[in-house]
Amino acid sequence: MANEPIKVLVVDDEPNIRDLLTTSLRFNGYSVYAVGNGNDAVVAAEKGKPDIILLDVMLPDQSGFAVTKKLRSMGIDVPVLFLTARDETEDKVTGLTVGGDDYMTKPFSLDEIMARISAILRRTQKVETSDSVIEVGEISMNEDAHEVFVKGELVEFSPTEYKLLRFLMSNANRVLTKSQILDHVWEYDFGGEMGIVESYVSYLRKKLDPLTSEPVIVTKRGVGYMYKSPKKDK
Amino acid sequence: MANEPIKVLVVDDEPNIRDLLTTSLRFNGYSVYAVGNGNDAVVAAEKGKPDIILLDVMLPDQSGFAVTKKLRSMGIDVPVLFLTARDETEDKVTGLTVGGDDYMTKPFSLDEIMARISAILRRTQKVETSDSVIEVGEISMNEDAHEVFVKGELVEFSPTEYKLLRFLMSNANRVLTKSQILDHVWEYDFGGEMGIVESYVSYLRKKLDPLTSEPVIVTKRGVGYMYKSPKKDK
DNA sequence: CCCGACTCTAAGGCCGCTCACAGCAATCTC
DNA sequence: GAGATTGCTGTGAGCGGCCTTAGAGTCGGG
Repeated sequence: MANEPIKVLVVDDEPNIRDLLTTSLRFNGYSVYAVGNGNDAVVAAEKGKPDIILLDVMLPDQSGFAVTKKLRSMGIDVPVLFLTARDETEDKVTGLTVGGDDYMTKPFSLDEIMARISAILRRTQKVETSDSVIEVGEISMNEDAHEVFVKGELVEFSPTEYKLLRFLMSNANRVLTKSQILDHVWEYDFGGEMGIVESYVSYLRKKLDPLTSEPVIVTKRGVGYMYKSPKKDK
Repeated sequence: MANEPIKVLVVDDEPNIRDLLTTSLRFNGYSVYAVGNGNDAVVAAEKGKPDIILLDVMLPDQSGFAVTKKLRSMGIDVPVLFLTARDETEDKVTGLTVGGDDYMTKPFSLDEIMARISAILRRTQKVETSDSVIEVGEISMNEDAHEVFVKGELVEFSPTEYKLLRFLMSNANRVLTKSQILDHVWEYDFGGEMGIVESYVSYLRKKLDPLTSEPVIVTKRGVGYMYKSPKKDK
């Protein structure tokens, strides 16, 4: 697949977030290195030549914006995905989505952040083909338009439903536990119970099953859920 | 697409503006280099042979006009898009647009400046065909005449409405967040809230929906807005 | 100097979304 | 087969995103 692993630089002063991101990114096949402040970020970006930077806006020594500015003035124009607290006024965010850059508010969901990273890399053509369309079995999902087609028919989903379906589809034919789903689809500080996953699986099935020739989401009792496609494995 | 990328020279002494333009232009596929004063501009224009120059009128060492004059006397007649502060009397600028040149007042909106650049390149035939008419679905937009036709019928729009519609149309079938819209359609120093996007979408819909067979601007709740054309995907 | 066009804000109201809960269904254990 | 466990789904409350509209403020033209 990737003969040269894609390099990600994570910049956040909260160790928890840093670990969360680092672990998750590594698991997704990225080469990751993380630092905790702006100065280290500049040095690391210069030496490491990352393909993308996840950059917290609030850093102990300087703002993420300042870091970006410094990098750009050094001729390093790697795309940046900014991380901002939700309550930091949204108008501060103005101007961030100008280039290939994007931003996410904390707390985020892991699946969402992975999707954004893919989107940015796709747009900046760092990664070759990977289309913005996920297609598994009878269902296809257009990431640009946020639209889902079942056998060519458009189906509407709420944001959470959409994220859940995306996560299931991108892990097709692999059982996912409710905990995994909760960790990836919901925000990382979500306090609720796993019953919510059952509810949303139910919502999905109600919309999908009438249209597919056979149920696409199967329950592995005592284990979790799996998106099943008739596609031959191996 | 472009085997020879179009080269843009950016001349502005404010680093913020320079970064903003550089980033945005690069993202739009231009090859960009930027300098901060008039002397460097002359040198860079001579050596780099840009296809267009974005030139601030107020520079630390000399005026943008002087730079242009110098270039023209050297036989370099690359088109120039001047950038002037709004309060600098407009009559100073009069007469600038005689050639292929044009000017914009600061603060500008990114979408607007990209449109102007396209227009200039189109006129000076640096770029082959790219028509001045955007046509998506039942709506067509003539950039030269600033006219919008819905099913052949002319519809009037205010400047902001027009820019918003243009941005939506040129990103048809792709969801745009309110932040993206704000960053591209409104002036870069706009301090207001994103509610204004909602208002203007409402204005557009009020004018468009009675004329189209189905709503053209769809809301993706929790995500953003999308201009939808019935064009077949795939 | 008044009028109209335009931009932007703010407020009210609607409605979809999220989530918890509770009762029912399916499945497992013994 | 009975009880226990796990999963499914309908109901509904609360919230927050979104839409619309009225109105203040600005600018330019007649």
